[in-house]
Amino acid sequence: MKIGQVSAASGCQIETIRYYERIGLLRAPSRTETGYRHYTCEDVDRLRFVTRGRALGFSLEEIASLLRLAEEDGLACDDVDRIARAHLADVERRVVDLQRIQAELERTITGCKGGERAQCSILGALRDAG
Amino acid sequence: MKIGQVSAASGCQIETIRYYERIGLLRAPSRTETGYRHYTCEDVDRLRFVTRGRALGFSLEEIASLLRLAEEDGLACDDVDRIARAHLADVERRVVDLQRIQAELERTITGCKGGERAQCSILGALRDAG
DNA sequence: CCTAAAGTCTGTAGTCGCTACAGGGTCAAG
DNA sequence: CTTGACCCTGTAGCGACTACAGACTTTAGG
Repeated sequence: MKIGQVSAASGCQIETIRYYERIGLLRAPSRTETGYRHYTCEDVDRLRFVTRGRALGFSLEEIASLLRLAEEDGLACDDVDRIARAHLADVERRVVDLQRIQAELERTITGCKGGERAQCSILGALRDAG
Repeated sequence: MKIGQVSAASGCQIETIRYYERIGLLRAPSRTETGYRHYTCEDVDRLRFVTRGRALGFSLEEIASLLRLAEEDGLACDDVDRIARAHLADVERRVVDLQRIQAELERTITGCKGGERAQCSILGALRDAG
């Protein structure tokens, strides 16, 4: 499989695949005589593992850990669990933060009745510490 | 006021203040004879406007627009409202995305009973497209 | 008055996760 | 045999900082 086909099969852009290889997240595939990358099904699986992890918001570093754990034999999944829980806690924090921002924006926008700048509550909210 | 005091007063790091100046978000302050930056209260207000905007998740570009609008005279605040609403829509999208991720992580973690890797539902969820 | 520490300066490079080139080589179809 | 699609490497850019190095200035204490 050439990189373009892998890209189509995974939904991951060609440059991104090469980037993952460059940073050592994906191992370098074999090459054709003329230097084209040649991928196996396992390579594609690994890439899909990565893209799926990204969709769940894991960092590439976390994914690298998970990949290593996934490819070791017969080890306890406590480490996997720990990574996932830490990540979940992080996601929860971000949700709360964003919701706070959301509420504050809604409140501020509602206060804005249009018209002159002097009455604009959005600019007011930004000017006054809150 | 020197930059360190501005930093303390605003909670914004010194390097960040200089960065904002470098990218043209904050105008360059006057200098002492020996080249130290010298800030006025208005400069500090502007910086607080920026940090407050950042806390609400506005991009620096959005904040630059808001700053311009805030400092023009007697203009309608429709533009301000438009920027804030667009930003709110963006925040809402991100909340939904993160909540989806959160739910999926919770589901996946709950499925993990510890023990051997072969039964680990987290790795399974990452391996299988979902 | 001298010294040491703390503060400030510029400029550059690093972070993360890509993305977008430039400038070349290779392959498949007509 | 040419055209166009594909692939290669290497580098630079994004946003929003952060972290130095290496030099200078100010301030406080002895």
